[in-house]
Order: sequence, then structure tokens, then C-alpha cells
Amino acid sequence: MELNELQQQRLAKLERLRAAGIDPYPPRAERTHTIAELHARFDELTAAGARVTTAGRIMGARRVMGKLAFAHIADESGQIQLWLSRGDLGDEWFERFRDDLDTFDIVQASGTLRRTKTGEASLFVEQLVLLAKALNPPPEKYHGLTDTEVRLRERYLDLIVNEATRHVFRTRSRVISITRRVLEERGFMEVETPVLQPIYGGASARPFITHHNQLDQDLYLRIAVELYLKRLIAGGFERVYEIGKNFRNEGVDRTHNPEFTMMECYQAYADYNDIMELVETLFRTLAHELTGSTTITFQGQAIDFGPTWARVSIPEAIAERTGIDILDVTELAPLQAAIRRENLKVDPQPSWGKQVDELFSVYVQPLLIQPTFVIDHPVALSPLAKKRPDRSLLVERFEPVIAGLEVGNAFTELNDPLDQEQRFLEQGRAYAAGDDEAQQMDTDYINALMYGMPPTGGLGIGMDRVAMLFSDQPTIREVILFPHLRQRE
RNA sequence: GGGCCUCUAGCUCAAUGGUAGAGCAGUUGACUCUUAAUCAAUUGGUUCAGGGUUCGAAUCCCUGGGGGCCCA
Repeated sequence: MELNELQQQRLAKLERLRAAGIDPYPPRAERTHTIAELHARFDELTAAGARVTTAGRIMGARRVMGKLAFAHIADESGQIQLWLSRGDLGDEWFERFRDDLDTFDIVQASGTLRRTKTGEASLFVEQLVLLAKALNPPPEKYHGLTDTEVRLRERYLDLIVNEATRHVFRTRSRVISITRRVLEERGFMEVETPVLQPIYGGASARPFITHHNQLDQDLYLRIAVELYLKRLIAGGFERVYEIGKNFRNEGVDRTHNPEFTMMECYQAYADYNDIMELVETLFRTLAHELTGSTTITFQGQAIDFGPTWARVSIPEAIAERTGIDILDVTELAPLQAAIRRENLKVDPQPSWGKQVDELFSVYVQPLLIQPTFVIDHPVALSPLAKKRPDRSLLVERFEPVIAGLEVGNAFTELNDPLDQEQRFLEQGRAYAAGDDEAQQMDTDYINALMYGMPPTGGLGIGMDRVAMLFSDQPTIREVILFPHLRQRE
């Protein structure tokens, strides 16, 4: 390992400490109070003259005068100022603090609490213990660390110096735990299903492929958990959910990371209308618990989860915005002709369904700022959803859209094994025609349906995107602790 | 995958084709109420990598790499 000048200086200090018989990485720490507890009970502890011991990382610059020094230390709960005097600490440790300790070192400090002349609650230190020597220097103290690349590659440093980053990940954690609680309160049971799957299914996406050596078998990292959870519904569990990582072999952008966290849940004897109610309740609860109100601010836009959500029908909205009635133009070539006639700026797609999706994505979805259920998807794009009884071209499906962002996908599940088989065959033809996101035939899943699966409503929610909304972050990588980046060199 | 922008000291940033600099941090010294401490002095560079143009390249050109923004 090659050390730069600043690292070498810190290493020299570490060696000096070792030479003086001090372990720079002792195995144990002592703490009578966290820093937040010191502040919360400051008056009481000060009046009692209590001797307290706390610990934390030296933050900001040390301010060392001839016989007096100041520094702030931080633990997860907060910051407190240390007041260090040659008189209280003794020459040896005062000089050690001055000469051999640095910003970012982690220390344990014992003493009494008092306010300084300027009124700042401080720990007047009588005894100092080094808990961990930092060999890396801090970033610039005023501008801090701003370089996005370094913030993501060295997320630990980002967390040390940026309270805003810590806040984002605390919020993300609460989003997940509140979601879990809402589901548990409704009687959903958390389950775990395979990450390594012999057949990938449940979504339209390209998989990562891996290999089991002993079985000499290719396996796929799951792109969804849908088909396994519905096997459980067929098995008789009536409410199940799973929160976990999915993997899709796709590009990285503002709203996509190759591995991401999905919540999926399935409820027997329910349909997509019941699931809409669940989604409304979930988001209303998240907003209320995280902000105290039903309204959040995302990228400058107020978003209200109080009311029931608007419903936007894909064919109706496309007709309104483009003048094309997709239910009248149900083949690819005539649809593309109509697009040219109307002079619409969308890219040509290889199938009617995808062309419809493209029209909607360009001309309707960006306008959907308030929480909206997008409904009436083409059956060709929804091989696992039940058809509308009144319109066989469309399915009982909805996507929750917030601030123009798709945050999930839900439908009345297709439980007819014969129809399901036909849908898989259709997907197989699409794959053969070059659609590398088409879904695979899963005969074991059809076998499960052949035992009978009750009418069921199902839902998938992209938890990273929900975390973006509730932490007001513009990109998914800001809500993923260690997002994917290219290797250096 | 395409277009545009960007990469200089540990960090935040300058430097119009002509001696690579500042602030902070660090180091040395002074200082017993500081908090972006102050005062004085001072160290620190493969300018992302490789090639080219030029008397001379951080700067212009080419190739490659990392990152950002927009588009697909």
C-alpha cells in the first residue's frame, strides 16, 4: 500500500504512540453516556458534578492553544465539544493530544460537564483514551466532500462527513420498516423464495446468468419473485410478501440500478381494486409517519397522499393527448402509420404493445405528478394479469405513478392455467422474434395453477424509488448505499 | 449505445499555448474560553493514462479510462 504524505505523517504518529506503550486500536471502549444523553441530561449531570465517559470521532479542526485546546467529537447521536487543559489532562496527555492525535481519530473522554464562557455545553476532559487512530485525513473543512464519485465510491466517508446522507439512509430504513409493519398489520406473512432460479420469470427483463458447478447447471439471478409467491398462494397461504433484491441486466440511470429492492405481496380472494386501496393506505401511512402530514415535497413539487388516487386509462389518455384510439388501431403497422400521420415524436417499437407503452411514456406519464393509478394495459404487455371481462385486449392491471415515476405494478392475477400457458407461448414467439425481455415458459408454475389458485390480487413496489420520493432525492444511486460504479483503471 | 461537459496538491478550486498557484488541511513556532480560532513561517504535483502538433502543452488534436448531465 502506498501512503501519501498526510497518511505517512499519521502513521508516524501512530508509531510514536505505540512506542509510548499505547495501543492505537484497543479492543474495548467504555461509555457511561452517548453524546445525545449528555446533552439531554446536561443540567442534571452538571449540577451533580458527575464524572461521565463518552466516545466519538474528532470532527473539524482541533483548536490548540498553548495550554488549552478545543475539539468536537461526534458519535451517531450527536456532537459535543471537548475542553482540554494542560492542568486537567496533565502534560503527557495534553501534548499527546496536540502532537499525536488528529481529526477523525476516535477517542474516549472522561470528565465533568460545564458550559464554556460562550455558553456551549462541553465536556471538560480529565482523561483521554485513543480508541482508533485514523490514517486517512478528512476532506476540506468548509466545503466538505462534494465530489459525487468519491461520495459513492467511499460511502463510508460520505456518511462520516455528510449528515444529509445519514438522514437519507435513516429515511430509507424507515420506509422499509413502515412498509413491513403495514403489511404485517394486515396479516401478510413474510417469506423468502429463491434468488437463484432455474427459470427467470415475473417480469420483462434480461437476467444475470450464473452457474452451479456441482450441478453443472446455469441459474439466473431473479428478476422478480412473483411466480414463487403465487405458488404459495396456490399452496394455501392467503397473504404473503417478500422484500428483497432483484437483479436486472440493464443500464444504469437516474431510476435504475442493476440490483434493486422490491417488495411484492399477494392477497388471495382479492382483486386489483383491493390492492389499490392497499397502495393508497401504504403511501398515506408512509407520508404521515415520515413527515407528520399526508403531503410531501419531491424536487420542489408538493405531492398529496391524502385523497384517493386518480385513475388514468391508457387508451383514453393516449386518445386525449395524441388523437389516436389504440383500441381501433390494434396492429403495429397501422399504429405506426397513425403516429406518422399525427407527426408524433416517438421511437418506433417492435410490437403493438411496446408502441402503445412508448406513446404513453412520452405523452402521458410525465404529466402524472400527483399519485395516479395508470390502468388498462394491453394484454400483450401483461402475460401474468387477468383480462378485463368486458375488453379482452386489456387486463386488470395498474401501475402507481408519482411525480412521473413508476413505483410499482399490480394486477388481478391470472389464475387460469390454460390461458397462462397460451400467454407463455405468446411470449416465446416474441422472444423468437427478437424480444430479449420476453418471459419464459414455466411449466412448473402452470402445474401449480392446475391445482387451482384462488382469485388473487398482487403488487410489486420498487422500494428504492419510494425511498427517493420520501427522502427527496433525484437519483436512485443516492438512496442505495453502495450503487454500482465502473471499476477504476 | 449517442451527444455535451468534466478530471490539476489530502479536500475545494485557479492558471487566455510561455516559470503549475490559492484557500483549507498538514508541518514548525506563539497563545488558558476557542468554535471556518488567531498570528508568523513552511512542506506538498505522474495536471486521469498513452500518443501527436509545437521552440514550448494542464491548456490544442487523437485514442483510451473514470465521473456528471441530457437523449436512447
